[in-house]
Amino acid sequence: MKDVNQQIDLIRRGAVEVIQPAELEAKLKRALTESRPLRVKAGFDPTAPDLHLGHTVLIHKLKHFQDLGHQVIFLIGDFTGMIGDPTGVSETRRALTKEQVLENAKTYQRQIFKILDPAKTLVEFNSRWMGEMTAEGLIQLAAHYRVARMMERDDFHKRFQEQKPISVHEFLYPLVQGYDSVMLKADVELGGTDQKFNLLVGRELQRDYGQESQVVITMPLLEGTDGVKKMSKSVGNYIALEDKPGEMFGKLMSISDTLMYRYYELLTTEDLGHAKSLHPMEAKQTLAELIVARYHGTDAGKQARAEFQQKFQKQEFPDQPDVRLQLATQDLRDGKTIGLVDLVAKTGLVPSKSEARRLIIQGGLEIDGQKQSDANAMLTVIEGKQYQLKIGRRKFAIVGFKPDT
RNA sequence: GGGCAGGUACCCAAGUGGCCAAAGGGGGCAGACUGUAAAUCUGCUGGCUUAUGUCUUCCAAGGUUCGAAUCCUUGCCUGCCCA
Repeated sequence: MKDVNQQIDLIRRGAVEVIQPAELEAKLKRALTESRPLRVKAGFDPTAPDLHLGHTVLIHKLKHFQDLGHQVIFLIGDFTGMIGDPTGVSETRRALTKEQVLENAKTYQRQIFKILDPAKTLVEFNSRWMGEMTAEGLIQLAAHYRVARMMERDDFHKRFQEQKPISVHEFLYPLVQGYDSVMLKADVELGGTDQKFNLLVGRELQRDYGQESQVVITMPLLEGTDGVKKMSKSVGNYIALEDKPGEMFGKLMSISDTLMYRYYELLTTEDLGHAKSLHPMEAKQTLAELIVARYHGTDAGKQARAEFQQKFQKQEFPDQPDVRLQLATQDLRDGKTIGLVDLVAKTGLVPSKSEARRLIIQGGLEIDGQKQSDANAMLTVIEGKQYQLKIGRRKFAIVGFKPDT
């Protein structure tokens, strides 16, 4: 194990806040002298097994602790996830079955172990202790915290002020999360800055239960592809770890330059100064390739980049279209023509015929490189010929025709 | 338990009997511009058909009316105040 100051340097890298630094130092010192690794916890919701880059900020921090020789605990909040997410404004979440939770847990592991070392990671479920807790136990737990303190939490406070609903069970969330720390005897808990309140509840509960309080480390929230809101699935501004290479690359290329440097900072170990010295276009492609390569392999990264250049920089038709469509006689009028609107709609790349019509009128359709903006036009389809359709900015389809026999 | 204010399209939010498929903003999509971006500008943004047509929408179910998102009744949901 490295000496304490070196450890602290790595731990603090990228972190927003450490509460309390002195406690962290003391814990690290003790860990060293007693050769007892710290227990480092981070919790995740089991209902969103689609990990995205936003989550990896935290997972990378776990990785740092792991590399320093500490015990990393990946906690799956299957019990808390069952009750519902407090930040979800109106959605009631349906309870997951045990099978679903286990299934999601597997998906989690497949994804996080691209970063963490499976052999050194302890995966826990909070239903292990919460599932057995009686109503009486829950009452006792609830007795450890006051409503006024609860209302200090930013989003509760805000919603209260704005006369928006707050359900009672939402109060249980921070409590259970804090209790997890008690049960796990956590020395450190990691979370996003939005988790700060919940993390602090853990400190207080541990103290109440006669334990030493955990150190809380908050990490910045990664902005999503829109560059403003935090990355999340519900907003739709996310890049999932299991996005296809091409898709992942494309999403990364469409972020703003400002955001690009942010991603460099939080998602890579690259030297920031160097990244900034590159042409932004070059820097962005490098970033995209780097990230695709991490989750899909080096080759996939290279290929995604090459394909991107072909598709967008050189404006060539990609080797792999999004859709291949084979028309049959019944799709055609008189067995030889088809309206452009119908044609576009049939690719399924557009949600409705009206949408297809709009798109065409607005100049969003190209057939074999020719812009087609007459929505009422018909295409005479020749058997055996492959038509290349460019639909909108980034959708491609190849259409062929084979008459019925 | 009583009183009050609300529930509108993906989100926020106007509209309080016909001119409402429903203002405005956000988001999304398309075009121009570019570095495929971002920012900016323009257009579009319920479905079907492509016509100046039709169908389904304004929490739900009934009702009044020639006609309702708009009025009435009941129910469900949310917030506030009082108990």
